[in-house]
Amino acid sequence: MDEFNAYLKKFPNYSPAAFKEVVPYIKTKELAAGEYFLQHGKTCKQLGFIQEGLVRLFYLNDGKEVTLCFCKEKSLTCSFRSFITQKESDIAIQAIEPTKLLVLSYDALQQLYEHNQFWQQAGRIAAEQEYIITDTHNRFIRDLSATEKYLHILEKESELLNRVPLNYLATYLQISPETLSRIRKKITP
Amino acid sequence: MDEFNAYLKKFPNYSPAAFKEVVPYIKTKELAAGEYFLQHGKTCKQLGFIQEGLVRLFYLNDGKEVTLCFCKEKSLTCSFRSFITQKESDIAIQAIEPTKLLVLSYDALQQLYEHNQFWQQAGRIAAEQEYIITDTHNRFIRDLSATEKYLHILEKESELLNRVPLNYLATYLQISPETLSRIRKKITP
DNA sequence: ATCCATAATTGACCTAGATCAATTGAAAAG
DNA sequence: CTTTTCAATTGATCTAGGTCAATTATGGAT
Repeated sequence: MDEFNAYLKKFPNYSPAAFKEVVPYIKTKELAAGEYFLQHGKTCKQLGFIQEGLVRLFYLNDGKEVTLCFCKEKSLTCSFRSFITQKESDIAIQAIEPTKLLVLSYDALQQLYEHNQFWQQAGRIAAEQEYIITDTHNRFIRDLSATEKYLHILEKESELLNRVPLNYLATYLQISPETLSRIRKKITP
Repeated sequence: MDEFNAYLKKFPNYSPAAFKEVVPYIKTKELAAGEYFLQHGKTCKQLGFIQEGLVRLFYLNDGKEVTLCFCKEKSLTCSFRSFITQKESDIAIQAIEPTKLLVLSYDALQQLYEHNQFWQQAGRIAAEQEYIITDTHNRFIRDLSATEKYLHILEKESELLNRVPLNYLATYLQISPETLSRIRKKITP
């Protein structure tokens, strides 16, 4: 719970009262590796804050998995589009490691938005951040070659290499596992 | 001005008072075709509402133009990342047609956010919408073949074909002008 | 109308990365 | 320890779309 409080402190106009207000709405959830926080086709009714563990967000394009992001401890996770619109999600969220979450329902969050200026503002800022993160990843996927993408991971997100199997990493980089394997061979012979 | 008021009415908790509050901050701007609303490397300090005309957002990747979107009348335009962060934009905004805009400064918007719950909420919802629009476009670019992308434009955004030169359309679809030309030939022989 | 500049098309060729098909490796279950 | 299963690697081949170079349209200016 302390981690979530620390997370909230980073938003402007934070006050302990704002944290107190959310506490009664919070539940917890645990997932084993491989279990789903959200299934394809379901509506994302819960916002998750990861206390421990690692999940991935992915969808299927023409039968092939595309991993959009990995979310680790001390960050939020949800299918943002489905959560916003409260419509069915084509994105699933699956635990890669055993994962402990705090969860806040969509309805609870709307309550907070209505009654509290801090939460309304935090919602706006979180949406803006989500935009920037997604946009950054999309540019990364679009504009770099397969090798450049892998080198970027090596330099900036090398933690992933320890925590994520290579076939998932390949779907994250939008390259085939074979290509990833060949790049790795070339770079670390 | 009426169009902008109509635009605002679509947000929840709209009131004429909320519109009155923004009016004093609004300025107008006109661009000839080819002129820039925002140059590469400048910070986006203005949010634009297009009354008339059409602009495109684009950046340069390795010397090649990538068009992210076209914005037409009755919609907002800005380099969202630069506007949010108030840092330099690598995206430029250029008028394709002669364009008339209403503009609202970043500072004015922050004032509105502070003093008014409607504007804070509208800001959140606009950020959420921007996320969805961008995400939809990115999926479109990533997951479809060159031909599928063109067919989609034909069916869903055929207006673009009349208003946008084909070489810009190609950079929007992330394909070369030559490929676009060949696809068009194949489809409409 | 004629000229010019830019947009669009066409043809020939190339390449990054995908796909398909084995093979090898490594870790979990008995 | 051995078996099973799934992850990773390797080799051979294929292909969508890019690149380069040349024409051909097309719409403004003169």
